[in-house]
Amino acid sequence: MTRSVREEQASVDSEEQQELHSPAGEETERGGGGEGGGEEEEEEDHLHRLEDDDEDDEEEEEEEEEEDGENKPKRRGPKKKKMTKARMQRFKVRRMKANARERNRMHGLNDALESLRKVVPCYSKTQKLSKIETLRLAKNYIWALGETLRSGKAPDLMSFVQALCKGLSQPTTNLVAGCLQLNPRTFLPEQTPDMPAHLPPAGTVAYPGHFSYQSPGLTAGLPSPPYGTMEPSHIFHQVKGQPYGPLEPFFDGVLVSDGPAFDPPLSPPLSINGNFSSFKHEAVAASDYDKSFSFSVHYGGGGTGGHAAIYGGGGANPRCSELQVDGLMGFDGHTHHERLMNAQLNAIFHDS
DNA sequence: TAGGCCATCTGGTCCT
DNA sequence: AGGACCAGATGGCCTA
Repeated sequence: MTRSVREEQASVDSEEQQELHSPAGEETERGGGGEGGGEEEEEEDHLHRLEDDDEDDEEEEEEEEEEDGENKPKRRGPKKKKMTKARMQRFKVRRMKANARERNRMHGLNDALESLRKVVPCYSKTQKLSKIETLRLAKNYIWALGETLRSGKAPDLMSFVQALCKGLSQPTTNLVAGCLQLNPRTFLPEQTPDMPAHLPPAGTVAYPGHFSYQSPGLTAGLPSPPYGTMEPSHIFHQVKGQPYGPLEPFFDGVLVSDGPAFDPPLSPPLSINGNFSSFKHEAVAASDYDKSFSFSVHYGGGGTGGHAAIYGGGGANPRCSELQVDGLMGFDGHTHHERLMNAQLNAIFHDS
């Protein structure tokens, strides 16, 4: 079950819920469902009608409030006006307007959050990060990028992922790891005897180790849920004509094919260059990638396609529990996109 | 079934 | 007065 589907359902549900809870719910006219301007227009019309009715009833309004009697102490402050029919109508209108504004406000907030999801690592249309996880990941991402800029060195992949995953939930950690084709065992602090702690290679940035997330599932060998995969555009971000970023040297050796055009990226690459990365535009034969790059990223395949299983399988197979940054991997069956992604990752995380 | 996540409603507060 | 913002409450859906 994907979150997007759930959201659609929630949208429908919330419409029904609104009808139930709205003070003027029984009077609210709503279409068959679905969001759109038409529905909002209907609501507007309804509000206007209520306002008109309100004005018609103005004469009935009473300003004086009846005394509660001798039993209750007199209240200070402005007297509470009696809820006449007209006043009730005004109240309903006000509430409906406020509700509509609040809905719009929250929609705007959600839109902004969706935008954030797209510029944060591991964006997936099918496996959306929750709001809180999106914010956490964004914070970590910014922090990691900042650390990289401060140090001016290529980051160690492991440390980078650790930084990204700090404080994230297990599923999100899985997601991030899956996006980078890592086994969380390799970068989570929970070390096993046959799983030595990762040491960043010389010349790379090791983020301060404060990764605190402890996942019981890591040792329990939980099955790999259908966590999302990284969009190709997320890793590879081809921005023609943009000036190179401050870390341009990382891409000095990276050549980009002028093959089929890429779809507009939904999010920037998961790279220390992030939004300011760029590539040179010279073409290179695809076969050259096969010889040159050693980092392999599988994406879009889910749990069964490549060795994308994050939990479970890795423990049984030592090969799967190791980060294969330096291990040569074949590109048989890989798409052009994959090769380019591999190229970028190699450029980022290889010793330069 | 509990817990997580979500959208919405609602009343309070602050600001213009 | 009205709008923006906030936080609590509520109820629905989904998953483990």
